[in-house]
Amino acid sequence: MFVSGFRSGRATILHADLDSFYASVEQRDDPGLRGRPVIVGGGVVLAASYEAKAHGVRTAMSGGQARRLCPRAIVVPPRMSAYTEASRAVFAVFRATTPLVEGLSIDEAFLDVDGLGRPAVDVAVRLRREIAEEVGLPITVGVARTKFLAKVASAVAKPDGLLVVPPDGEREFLRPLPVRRLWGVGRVTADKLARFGVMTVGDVADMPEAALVSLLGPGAGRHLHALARGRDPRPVRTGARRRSMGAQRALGRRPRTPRELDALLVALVDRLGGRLRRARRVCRTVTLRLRFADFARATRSHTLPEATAETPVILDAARGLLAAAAPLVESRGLTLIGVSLGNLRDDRAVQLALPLDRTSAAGRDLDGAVDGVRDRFGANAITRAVLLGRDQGPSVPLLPDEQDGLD
DNA sequence: TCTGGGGTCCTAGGACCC
DNA sequence: TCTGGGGTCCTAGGACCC
Repeated sequence: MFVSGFRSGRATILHADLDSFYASVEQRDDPGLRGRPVIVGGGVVLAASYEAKAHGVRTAMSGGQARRLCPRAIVVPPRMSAYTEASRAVFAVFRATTPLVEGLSIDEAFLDVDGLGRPAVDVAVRLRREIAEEVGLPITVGVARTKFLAKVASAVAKPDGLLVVPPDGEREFLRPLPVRRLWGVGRVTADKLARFGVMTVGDVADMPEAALVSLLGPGAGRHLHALARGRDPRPVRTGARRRSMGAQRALGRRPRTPRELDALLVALVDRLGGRLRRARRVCRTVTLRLRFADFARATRSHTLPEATAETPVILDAARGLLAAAAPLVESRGLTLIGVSLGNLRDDRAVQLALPLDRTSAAGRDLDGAVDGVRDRFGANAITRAVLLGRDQGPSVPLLPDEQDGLD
């Protein structure tokens, strides 16, 4: 984990955010879609081009509603591999700009450009031009002193824009914004605040911290109080690792037999096991996610004694959780089933070869070695012990660090 | 508004340990 | 003996984000 150490007090953080990412990739790859309303996705809208957004189409909207709002829209199925590839190309441009890149999702990142010896605005202008020329996609960049301000700036500047918030203009920029712009304020929190007449970021900034804490809890209260006053000390950090990995399937209203559910579970776990192994990671916690006809959700989780990436072990755990939740499933009408793997760690196979003296108490030597490994790598470090005979040379493979910061 | 798929972080209670 | 304080881990739920 590397973080930018020096906070200059100048506007040197960039938030770069690709515009309507999936839809832009489709328009880039099919000239016939350019200038026309494009919707990516079928059942729900995964992305909408700005031509479609002009008609009120929004991400996560149901497909039917989107078509009513914009009957002329061209609906295309998602091509995830094309988006992944475009994302890689964009992140390559980010990393060529500065080593301090923190990816937030497939289509946005923070860049700390302090210490590059050039004004941040110049860096941002060039970054937008390079991504347009080299990848062929529009991107919006916000530039500010903190991550939060940079992110808000890019949101305000969309689409295909660039906005700098100078340190002495932060207050003026921030105060009139609706509370929903604050990072961490969604519908629930916004409603709660609205009941107290708190509508804008300025309103939040004027509240005593204690009042926010009593309303929202210590975590959210202190966080929002700081953001509303322009305080956000979080540095841009690279090398962050994924902490969980999941897969899910919406089921619709039709009831499913236990056999069908088991087959779905097998498919989900199989997919996840493959992803886990490709990322060279192991998991310890298996979580079953359920959603019911009334849209209520439930989770059931189980933590394994040892981390694993083996599909059968994960499947066993998932099946056990589903069996335990059977009464819930039968009575409430299941509409979604998902599996999420947590407690992820690197699958670094470290083999220690311990020469045993035939005349010594081999058992005691082994115990000592085992304790040594546990001390160094943690109580659950040992997942396999292999006894080798004479003349079988030891190998010490150490898996290299992954390149992809998001996986 | 009748709703997909992928994530993150926080809270809170209970078990368990020193 | 009925009793303090602190820490970690596990489970479940919830809010939020793209």
